[in-house]
Amino acid sequence: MAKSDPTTPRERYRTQVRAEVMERAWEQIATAGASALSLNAIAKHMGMSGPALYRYFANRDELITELVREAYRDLADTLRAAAATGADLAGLARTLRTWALADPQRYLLLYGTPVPGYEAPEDTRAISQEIAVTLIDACAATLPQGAPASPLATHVADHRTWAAGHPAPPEALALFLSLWTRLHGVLSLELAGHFGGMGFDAEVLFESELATLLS
Amino acid sequence: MAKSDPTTPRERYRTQVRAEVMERAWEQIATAGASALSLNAIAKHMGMSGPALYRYFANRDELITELVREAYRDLADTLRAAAATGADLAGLARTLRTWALADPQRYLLLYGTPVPGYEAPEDTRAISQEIAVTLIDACAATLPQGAPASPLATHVADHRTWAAGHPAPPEALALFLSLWTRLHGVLSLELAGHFGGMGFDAEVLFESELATLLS
DNA sequence: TCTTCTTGTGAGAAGTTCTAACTCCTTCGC
DNA sequence: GCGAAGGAGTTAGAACTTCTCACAAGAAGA
Repeated sequence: MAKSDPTTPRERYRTQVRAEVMERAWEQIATAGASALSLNAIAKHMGMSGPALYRYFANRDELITELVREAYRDLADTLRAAAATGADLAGLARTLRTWALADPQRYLLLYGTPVPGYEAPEDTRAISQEIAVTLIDACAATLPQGAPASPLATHVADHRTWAAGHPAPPEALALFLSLWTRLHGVLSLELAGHFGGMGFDAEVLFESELATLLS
Repeated sequence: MAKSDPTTPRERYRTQVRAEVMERAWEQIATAGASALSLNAIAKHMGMSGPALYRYFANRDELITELVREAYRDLADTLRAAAATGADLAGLARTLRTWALADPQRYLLLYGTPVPGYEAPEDTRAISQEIAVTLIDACAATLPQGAPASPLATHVADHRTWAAGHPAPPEALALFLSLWTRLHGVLSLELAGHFGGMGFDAEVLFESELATLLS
């Protein structure tokens, strides 16, 4: 399996350095949050001096964008792998929770406080859409038969530009929206530490929200 | 109503400068996020030079803590005022949404991504608890009669150290936890812009979540 | 072999937080 | 009223940050 890739040694070196920079960046983010991420500190930690990193990332924002892309990619792959091995909607939800708890700051980098003016690049939005599709598929499969024609479903039926290419019925889309927001509600508060000191188990709340959603 | 307060002119001046600093800080936060808040820029904007602000706030963190306290205080007062004028649980929920939409970054400063090591000071946690009590009261009042003994309620019945002093039944506490996480789920994703471009109305989702919670 | 392209370097500008020393003015006690 | 004390503002400066630029050194291709 060697020598089959057409990359030059230089290109391999370049991608390897980029990977190491991103690894160090994840460590910094995990311990001090994304706002404390410092290109300079990463460079010194890697044994090279300051501006050298700008050969690999145009600026701090590009590094962060790359980290966001990597996180989205990883989450999308994790969910898809779970779905491929037969996980139902509840299984996907628990997979999401496990993924989030594994690195809270990584989850919050994707779904936490954004910078006001920030516009996500097109490809990361595509991956985000990929995640949505995986969940919508599971929603369509788990849909309870007695659909009570909720107001949300009728509204979504008329406003489904975001799922224009997906064959799922509006009830599945409505279920997806409820699922997404409820799971994110639990995870966001849990990861931010707002349940700390309250004494109850966030997992019970998570399972409760999940159960009421599937009944 | 003048001259009745025992404050010296100096104290009045001091509190007035602090208030103006915090006002400028809110402007910065609203337009560029909390991470872009700069004491230096605020000072220059106020016509005084850099380190002068350190007479009023020990450091950047203390200013942010003060902003957090003010935001919590404002939210608690807003909710209590709504409750006092007869708002039920749905009314309080909509009050919360209005408050959040009025200044997204303010809401996200309280409930968004935290700095990993940050510990909220005791008094802000007390105000946060005050908000919870207002909502729990409304939950207890709106409780549907047919309590189906949810697993969450039974768990909370055994783990209610956070509401030890409150007479609400565990079903009300369970309802509060569901309410809190669901409303936060919608608001957080909406304010972070994750619904942008999807084409549906977040308010419909908000009302849907609220309706399923009260049925 | 020679040229070109890439990588890393140090210098340095502009920004940040925050400390220290020094004025200046208000306030308080006598 | 007068002098001491304390608060508020100043500039200087250290230690950071991001990021640009000009230059040196190496690897890759002609």
